[in-house]
Amino acid sequence: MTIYLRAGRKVATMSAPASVGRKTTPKAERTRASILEAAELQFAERGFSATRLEDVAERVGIRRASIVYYYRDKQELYDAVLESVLGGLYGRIEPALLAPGSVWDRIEASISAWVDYVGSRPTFARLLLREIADGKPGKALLTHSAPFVSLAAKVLAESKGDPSAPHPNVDPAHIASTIAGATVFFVSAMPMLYPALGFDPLSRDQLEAHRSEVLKIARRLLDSGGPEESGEFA
Amino acid sequence: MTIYLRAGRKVATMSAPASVGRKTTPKAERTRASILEAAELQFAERGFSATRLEDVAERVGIRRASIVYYYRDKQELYDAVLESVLGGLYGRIEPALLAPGSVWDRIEASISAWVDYVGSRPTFARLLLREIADGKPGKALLTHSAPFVSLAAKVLAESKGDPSAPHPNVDPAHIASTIAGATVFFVSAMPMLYPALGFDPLSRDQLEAHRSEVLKIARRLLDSGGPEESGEFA
DNA sequence: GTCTATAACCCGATAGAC
DNA sequence: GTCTATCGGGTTATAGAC
Repeated sequence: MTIYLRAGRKVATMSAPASVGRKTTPKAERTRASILEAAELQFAERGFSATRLEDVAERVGIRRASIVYYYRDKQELYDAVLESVLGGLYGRIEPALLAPGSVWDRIEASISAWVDYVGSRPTFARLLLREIADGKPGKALLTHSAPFVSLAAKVLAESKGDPSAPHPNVDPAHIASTIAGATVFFVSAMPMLYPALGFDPLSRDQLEAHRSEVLKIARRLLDSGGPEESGEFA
Repeated sequence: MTIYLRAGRKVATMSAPASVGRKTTPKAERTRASILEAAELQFAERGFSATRLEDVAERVGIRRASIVYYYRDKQELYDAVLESVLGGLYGRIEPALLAPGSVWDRIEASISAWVDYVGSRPTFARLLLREIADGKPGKALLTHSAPFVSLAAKVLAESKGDPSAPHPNVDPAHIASTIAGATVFFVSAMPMLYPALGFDPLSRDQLEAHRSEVLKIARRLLDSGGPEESGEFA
């Protein structure tokens, strides 16, 4: 009777939550938020298929079955987590990149915002790592990254006629990928390289050091033929 | 579904049981290698808990139960994959870094070897991404990375008294992490950013471009206080 | 809203035939 | 060496009481 369809899921990015149409009480909203938060931790730590809804429920302090009152199934919960995390990032990048000021300054500000965000939301790095790792043609990350690329396209087009704007001879996507990989690895891989627990990339000092490194790299990549360069590497 | 009726084939085999000595037949070694290869693909693509031994077996052309003849369980198979992949990397990095020549040249050669390796073994990037993502105190990646860190320590100690050697004011591990993240993201994330399938980071041109970028970055990071710098970012 | 109970069912592991 | 068959743990999703 029940048909078990494993591949037939539709893209759930904008799909209505399980509780749609219900009157939402403050308490319900709180529970929903708790579930989302617990799921974020769990998915980041173990990945999609290794996290058990049981653990998420336990963290919240409810029973597994209660989760489906808020989220239809595991996949929808995961999608909600992804949207929350990526949406949070966009909410920081967009204003930095669209603020008044020179293109150059805005790019630096958005890179700085990126570092801050990764540093302030420890789950993010791992979630992104996993999403990249199982990136496939039809995957959700692609949808979620669309706003970022169109944002980048916008700034790129705008700086076309601006002589003072960066004019990289490298693909901007390549630059973004490099920076993203560098800070995500910094945050996630470094603690592992130091078996002694003395290293915390999320500490203020370490994060500042990384921010400055990344900004240096970005400057070079963005303007590899610019006046500050000796040109010997070009 | 598959019917087992190939009994006539085994008349000529003089196969010795696995329990007798360490002597292994060529055929067994081939099967073992096939399993390892199939597992590498599958683990890279889906991660540990999402890959089914069934799929590995199917790719090899055998039945699930036959896998355990070679690998006790799923975890042992995964460990073998990790060792193979990380061992392969070490086999390329070590000679490059220990070759005759200046420290500087050897570092560049090993970075170049790194890029080549990631480019030539498409499973590697994803496997590493996943390992970093679920890095935990007791995880295997730590063990496997030990040779790399002691190798780095060796070169580092050696260059201590060499004035012509790099003298970064950044943690070398930070540099390594940055480079690793950058190329792994380049290989894995870029194809996703380009929904049109036109982008292949593993193509010769793209890989060369990336190598040159990474080398530039490494030069800056390795010698950020050096004579070539204006010092304004220090 | 949250719970208990249970159905449905993958999947890894084992036993043993050939 | 590779197979068939089966067992059993573990997890998702559902039904329905409170």
